[in-house]
Amino acid sequence: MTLILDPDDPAGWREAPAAASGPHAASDRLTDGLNPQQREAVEYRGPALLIVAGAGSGKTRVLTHRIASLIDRREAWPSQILAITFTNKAAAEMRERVQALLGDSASGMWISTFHSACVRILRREAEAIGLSSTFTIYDSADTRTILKRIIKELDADTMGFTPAGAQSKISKLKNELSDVETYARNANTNDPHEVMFLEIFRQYTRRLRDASALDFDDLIAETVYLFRAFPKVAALYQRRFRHLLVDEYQDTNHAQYALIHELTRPVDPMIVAELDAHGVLVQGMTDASGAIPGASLTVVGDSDQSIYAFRGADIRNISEFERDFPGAKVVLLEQNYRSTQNILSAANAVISHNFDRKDKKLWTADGDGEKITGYTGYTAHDEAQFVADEIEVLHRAGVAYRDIAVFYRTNAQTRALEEIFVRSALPYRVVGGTKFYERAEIKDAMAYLIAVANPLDELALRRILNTPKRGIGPATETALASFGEQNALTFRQAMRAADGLGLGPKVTGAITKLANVLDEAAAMLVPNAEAIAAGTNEGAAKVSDVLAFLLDRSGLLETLRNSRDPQDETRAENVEELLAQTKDFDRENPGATLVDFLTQVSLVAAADELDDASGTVSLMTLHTAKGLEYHAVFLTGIEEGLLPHQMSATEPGGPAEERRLFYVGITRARKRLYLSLAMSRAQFGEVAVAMPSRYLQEIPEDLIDWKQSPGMATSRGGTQPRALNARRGPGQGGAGGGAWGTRDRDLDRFSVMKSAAPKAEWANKVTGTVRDNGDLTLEAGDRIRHTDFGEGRVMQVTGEGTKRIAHVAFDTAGQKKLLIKIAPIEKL
DNA sequence: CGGTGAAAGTTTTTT
DNA sequence: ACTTTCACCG
Repeated sequence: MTLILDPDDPAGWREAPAAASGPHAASDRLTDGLNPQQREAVEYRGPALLIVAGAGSGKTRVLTHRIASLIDRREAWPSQILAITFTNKAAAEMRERVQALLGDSASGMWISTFHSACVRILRREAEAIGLSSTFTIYDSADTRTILKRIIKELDADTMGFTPAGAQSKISKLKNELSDVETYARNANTNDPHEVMFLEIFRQYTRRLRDASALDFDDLIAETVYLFRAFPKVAALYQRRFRHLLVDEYQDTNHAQYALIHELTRPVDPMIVAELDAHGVLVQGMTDASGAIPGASLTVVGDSDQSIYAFRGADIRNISEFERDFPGAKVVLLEQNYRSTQNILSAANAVISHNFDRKDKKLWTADGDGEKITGYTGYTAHDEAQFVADEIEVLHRAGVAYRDIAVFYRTNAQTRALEEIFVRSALPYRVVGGTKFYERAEIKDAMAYLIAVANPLDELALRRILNTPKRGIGPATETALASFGEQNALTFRQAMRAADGLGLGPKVTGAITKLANVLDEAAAMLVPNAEAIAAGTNEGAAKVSDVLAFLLDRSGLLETLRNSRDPQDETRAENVEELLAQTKDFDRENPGATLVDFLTQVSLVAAADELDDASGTVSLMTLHTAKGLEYHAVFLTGIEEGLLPHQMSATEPGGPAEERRLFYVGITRARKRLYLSLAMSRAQFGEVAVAMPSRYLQEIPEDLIDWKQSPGMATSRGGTQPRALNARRGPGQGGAGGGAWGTRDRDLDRFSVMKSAAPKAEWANKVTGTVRDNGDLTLEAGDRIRHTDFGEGRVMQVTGEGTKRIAHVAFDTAGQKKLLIKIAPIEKL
């Protein structure tokens, strides 16, 4: 019998399993079915490993098998593993897969995003850096609100400062690990603009500190500062995590890179001795010199999928990995197990136009598959109708809605898609976009919870001060703030002392009442004495009980329910939904605290809300789509100005990054890929002419089957199919001067067409029209007329009440499903 | 202090 | 086109 010590297992000692299921049998099980490169990536052992994993090359499989093999062969305890993923959902999935491979709970592993891991470390070590362990995490909107106030107070807007501008500059600096003081040292004090920015940055930093709050960028940067300033604290984590694995390494920024370096640093013999003296187990972990060697580092990434430069991601982190970590092993995964060869060929062709990259070609052994389908609509609605129709065709052919996704470059593009999807009775879900937690009423309810959890958070307090309306206006708010300042009180303390402010009795009463409600809620959260001693949360009220109490006593829910604004009904429902979510949280996380709940909410990513079980089509941005895959993928709005986006044109490396975005989108598809665009697109209410994206020309002509090519769509009557990549004549074939010639020329062509074509020529375009049909009843056999599709016969009616759906065979437009309640139809 | 109407800005991607 | 913010009056 072998006993192996897990230094961080609370039980201390564990019995190692008998040899029968020991290392050898396990290693076979964990590498069976892997290709030689994948196997090498699982089995290599050394200080640094870079896995260059093309899209769909099985990198998640390699990562999970690598972790499982480390644990299974007794090379590491679960608690010695730190794996960083891009989303919480990916983390949960990875944990599940590792546990399935091990057939055992692998608790103690840290598998999380950079942000979650840092929050966990920071809450634990908060005191060291003078932060409350209940610190609030500010999102972009919170950050903007604060900057807006600062800019207004400093009159900085007259110098051209905007909250958004300052926000992005501060974020960039923090991602480069430059704090206010570092910035101040290098600032040019002769430049009034720079002096003003410094002042904004200073005040911003001070306000967050006063509120015991951190923004997203601080989470990473503060952890790095913590480790640098307190080597002994760092040593605890350096000693604990023996294996660090980082996914999506191409999208790490400088701060994250620095964090990885801190975590993989060896522990100096002197500090090892100190740890030993403090009873931290170091025995058997040191090398000959008495140091604990640095943790092994595995990074996985694909520079062709780097799409977060705007967030500070530095592609050099991956391209220069071998220089950063001399002696690093590099494994290349090029065989694709996801897509058909046609899809891969298109992806390869597009990405090969990015220069300055290592050549890498995805290939599959699974055959060409079907051609890519292309479509050019007249308008965004026309394009959306194409997408809806094709989804129905797929669905009738047996493809589940959940296996279909629609991608787009900007969130604004969802509008036309949603309008058509609703009308077509197509079940869909928008992933990300205006998130649930960003709704005003949810932020209000959350602010109550935050104010209870972190009494220092002035932003949350000010938010709820007059929500719901209780007669506390801006004047009173300012009075409270200055009263607090004069008497060295926090805003919350000032509220408690409102009696001495000499305000009107009504206002004073309202403030005192709110302060009491918050105090009472805070009291509910205190665990009982024994629990405090034991460090548990026993006796504290559940999150849902606290929220229910706050909603009731503040009157927030009641006000929404009694309002005569019809939208408030939905808002009340949303708040009730939040309450239901806290109940779920309490059930799923017994013993978890309010702060745990707030942390989880702060760090949910768009991709985290994906519900695999839902039978709906998923709509999302190309950024959100990273790391996902679907049977069928629709890439919409493949137009100049949208993809590549207008805003990227001036940024260095912009067009190349946009191309990678396109590449990411293409490679999400397993079997079917659809590319679509519109000839005109509404922006700011104005309709503008749109042009096919330059990236479309980069796909070999024979891979795309155009249902309606850009050439066909240019003239209404001219159905002359013109091949997309056809050369138009001599002198047009040069690099960059492809099928559409120069941009100006095309603009001319379109504008001529537009003025020459009267409105009637666009008659067949699909609009987003809806109408309220009341309780119009239809039955099979009825003939109807549709604004966009003309006349047709009802074949079948399904569904109930407002969700009744007519299945109609149109005389010319084909078969469609329509939501009877709102479709623009009339019975003939 | 709160409600109404005008005015302005909005749309690049996100933890 | 649509939402959010500002200015003024009751």
